[in-house]
Amino acid sequence: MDRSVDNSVGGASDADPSETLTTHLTDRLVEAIVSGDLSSGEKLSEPELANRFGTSRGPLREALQRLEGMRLVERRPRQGARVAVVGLRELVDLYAVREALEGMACQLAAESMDADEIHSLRQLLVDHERRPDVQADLGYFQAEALTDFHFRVVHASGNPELVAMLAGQLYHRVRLYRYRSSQISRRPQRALKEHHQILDAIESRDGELAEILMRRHIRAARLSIEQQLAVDIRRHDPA
Amino acid sequence: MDRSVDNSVGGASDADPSETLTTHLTDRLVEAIVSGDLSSGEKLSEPELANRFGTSRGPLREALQRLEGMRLVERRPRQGARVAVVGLRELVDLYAVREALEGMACQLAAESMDADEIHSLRQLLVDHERRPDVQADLGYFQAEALTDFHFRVVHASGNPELVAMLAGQLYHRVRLYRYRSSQISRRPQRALKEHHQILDAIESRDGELAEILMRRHIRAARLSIEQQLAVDIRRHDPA
DNA sequence: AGCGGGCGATGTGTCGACAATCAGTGTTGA
DNA sequence: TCAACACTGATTGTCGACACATCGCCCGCT
Repeated sequence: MDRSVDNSVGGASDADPSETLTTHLTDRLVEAIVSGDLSSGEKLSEPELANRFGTSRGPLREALQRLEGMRLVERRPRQGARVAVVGLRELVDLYAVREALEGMACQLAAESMDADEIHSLRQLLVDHERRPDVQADLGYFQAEALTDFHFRVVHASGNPELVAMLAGQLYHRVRLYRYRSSQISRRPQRALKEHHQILDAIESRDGELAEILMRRHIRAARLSIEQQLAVDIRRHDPA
Repeated sequence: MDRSVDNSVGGASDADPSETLTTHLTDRLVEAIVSGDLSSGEKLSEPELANRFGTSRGPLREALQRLEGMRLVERRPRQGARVAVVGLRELVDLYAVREALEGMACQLAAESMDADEIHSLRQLLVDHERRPDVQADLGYFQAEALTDFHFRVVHASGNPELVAMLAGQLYHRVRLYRYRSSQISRRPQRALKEHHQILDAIESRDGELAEILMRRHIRAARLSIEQQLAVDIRRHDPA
């Protein structure tokens, strides 16, 4: 359990001028958290983590502050830091915000996305179609692939503030959800088809339609989550 | 210039268990930044600030990390931290996001705001009407009063993720805008009237109308900003 | 046997110090 | 006179150490 792997951050070539220990630690911790290596609600011991990553507590605490800003960890004054818990309830709220924000992003993208980027995105979707898990309609390949599409649309909105909100906060928090019991938003073929439709709308510069389609796309996922939430409540909260 | 006022954070009674130096420093810095005491783009020297607030650099650096998370300061690896610059261009983007988010908040608030809160909010608006600057239709009393209304509506949405996004990030950044030249969104009487209309819609549980009114309210401000931006560009960028 | 109080150990909050880097300045050469 | 260079001073990034609070455990009391 005490596998203090020597991760002296250096790796290959030391002294990367564009990176500091704090940023490195932040990335590492984010990965460890969303990958489940540090499970939800787990207490984070500063000495242990510092040892694990081969640094002192200084940079680690700074990274923790940043993680708290991303709302991936919660800190209580003299009680330490814990990995944030994102359950179905939080996920519903998150998706509601996503719907509003990505709907807007989609409209903007329809106005300002250039042809090359549209083509590139289309290619991305075609690649996704070929993936075996999609072919089998198996569900959750989302984390990487689905987010990719959304991320690039958001980027194409040309609104840096919007990008910062989504990519700097919301997406991280969404990824924190540990899919327990039955999975959310399965049927990737359906989702992929919707992605194509959204891109079609963007390609024909129909911002209004693009927004409507994106909102419907996300709302479908949210409703699926809400349904799952209702089931869970009925199970754990037998009135 | 080197007025190192002794601000040993304590003030009156020391040792507040719910607060740590870092949180205290964060609040102080936020206030100093939005009040213009630390002007936009200014370089922030860690030793100087630490001295000014009577702490060491440790907590200060943690506070800076948090400020960076709020996007109130920008840090470059070995170059130090600077107060972020929010100009008209950024403000336009910010208001676009605001429109989407607060529109959504308004719709939710119409569904879930309880009668007491509605009454309390109405009273707030009545109080605002009596203020001398509003009576004279002078403009910018926004920072405190206008934000108050919006903040409470957002809170009433009952979506903590949404509240965190707006109150934890966007509002701070909006407040960072230093109103230069002519002011934005003047005519507080007009704004106040719109606030009343929005609250009316919420009171009659008409979420759809409430959202439309809120969006229009914010969009009006954004268009005013865009107009100002066009003027500025024409002035500084004589094609 | 159950519960409250005291005690030890771990952990958090904070500080001062050191090395590496960067900005600014003065100097030297063409 | 201008440009490139080296030097110096200050600043940033990082580390180890100390005081105090908190958590867990053991003991005594009811």
